[in-house]
Amino acid sequence: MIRVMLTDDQNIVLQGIATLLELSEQIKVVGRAESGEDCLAQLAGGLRPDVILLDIHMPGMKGMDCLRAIQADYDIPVIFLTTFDDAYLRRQGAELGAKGLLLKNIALDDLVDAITRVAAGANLLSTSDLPHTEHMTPRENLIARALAEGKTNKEIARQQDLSPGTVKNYTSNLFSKLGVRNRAEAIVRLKELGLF
Amino acid sequence: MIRVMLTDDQNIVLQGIATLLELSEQIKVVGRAESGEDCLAQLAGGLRPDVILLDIHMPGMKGMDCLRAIQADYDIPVIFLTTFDDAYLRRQGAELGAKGLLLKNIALDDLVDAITRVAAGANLLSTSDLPHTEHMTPRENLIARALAEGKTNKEIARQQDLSPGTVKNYTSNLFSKLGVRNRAEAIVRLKELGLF
DNA sequence: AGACACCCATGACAAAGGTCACTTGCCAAC
DNA sequence: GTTGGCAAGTGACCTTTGTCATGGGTGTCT
Repeated sequence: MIRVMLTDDQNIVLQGIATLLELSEQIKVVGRAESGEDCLAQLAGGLRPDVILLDIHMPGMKGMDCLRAIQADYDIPVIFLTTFDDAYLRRQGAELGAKGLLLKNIALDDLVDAITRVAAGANLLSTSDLPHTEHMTPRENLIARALAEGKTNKEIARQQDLSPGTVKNYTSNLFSKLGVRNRAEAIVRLKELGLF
Repeated sequence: MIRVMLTDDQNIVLQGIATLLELSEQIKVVGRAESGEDCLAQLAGGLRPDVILLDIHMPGMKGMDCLRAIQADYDIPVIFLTTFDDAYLRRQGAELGAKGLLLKNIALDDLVDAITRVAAGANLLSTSDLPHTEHMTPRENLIARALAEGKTNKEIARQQDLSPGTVKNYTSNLFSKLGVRNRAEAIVRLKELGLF
């Protein structure tokens, strides 16, 4: 019996997936969190699932942030759940140590299968066969977050105590890393990825 | 027994909610669609549920578009499912004739309750008590859609055979209706609303 | 020490975005 | 049949955005 923890901000989705998973004989849902923060709190409270299923796109703490925090303190394999597949997410997830990335429109059987394999120690998200996508530096990450909130360069500069020109350089770099032409496309892309 | 049709692009969510709903004694899920187009196709094929649950935010045809199409050809009450509550969505939905707007983190009991009441003829989304939010003209709608895809004014102008100056006027109007200052914020807002 | 990656900054320039005032044409309501 | 609203357009004007070249500073790894 594999003990699974679920994290998803949408209650109905959370309960739905939990109900589905419990229909299978091999899985027991031992934890249900409604946010990244909630997930960490339950782990801090002593909960020790065999596998954690983590939604990438949540208000507040994002899946990637939560994964980082989990990796820092525990040795529990994490599988991401997301709406859109994407090379960028796969690489980002793989580099942070996620063991799998599954689409929300996966069939139940495949989901159970993936959980079983990861619980047994498999890594479904190896970096080796992934196409190269440049990843963001910490600073770029901050800039990207502000960008994804619709902030102007001037505002970002004030907020992060940089000169406006410097911010322009960062956003410009971001655009090429994301493969987009301008701020508008960057926002669309970042939202699409569910990163912010 | 209330016959419900579900439409959601995420299979696992679709199956999850369906499983949950069927746990209640009063509801039977008679249709499951993975897109707005699929939903319309099943209706065209003769399916006649008592109530339709419709996700707002889907790739391809959006919930609002699908509602319009349903309203045009059938007399079946529609309830929206969405991630974020929002005055703008409520009004838009109400004006198009939706009978309810529910959050995806609603508790199961409340969901069943809402479905039951709407099936009995109730309208949970009356325009009367809503705050006024300006709604978009058809043309603004087209512009907003292109905007939300990250297109530049010039591209929109070409695409819709307008002059670039005119597009600027439309986007500018849109910004004030949406209560935002610029294109970046507009995109964030539109994504937030799940409109595009 | 040298190479490298990251971080920060500047200035110049071109392109895109945004606001405003004003005009035209259409249609519908009074 | 005039009034008024709305879609569409124009041009002027200013701000913001994006690119590029270029410069320094730090820390790390070999």
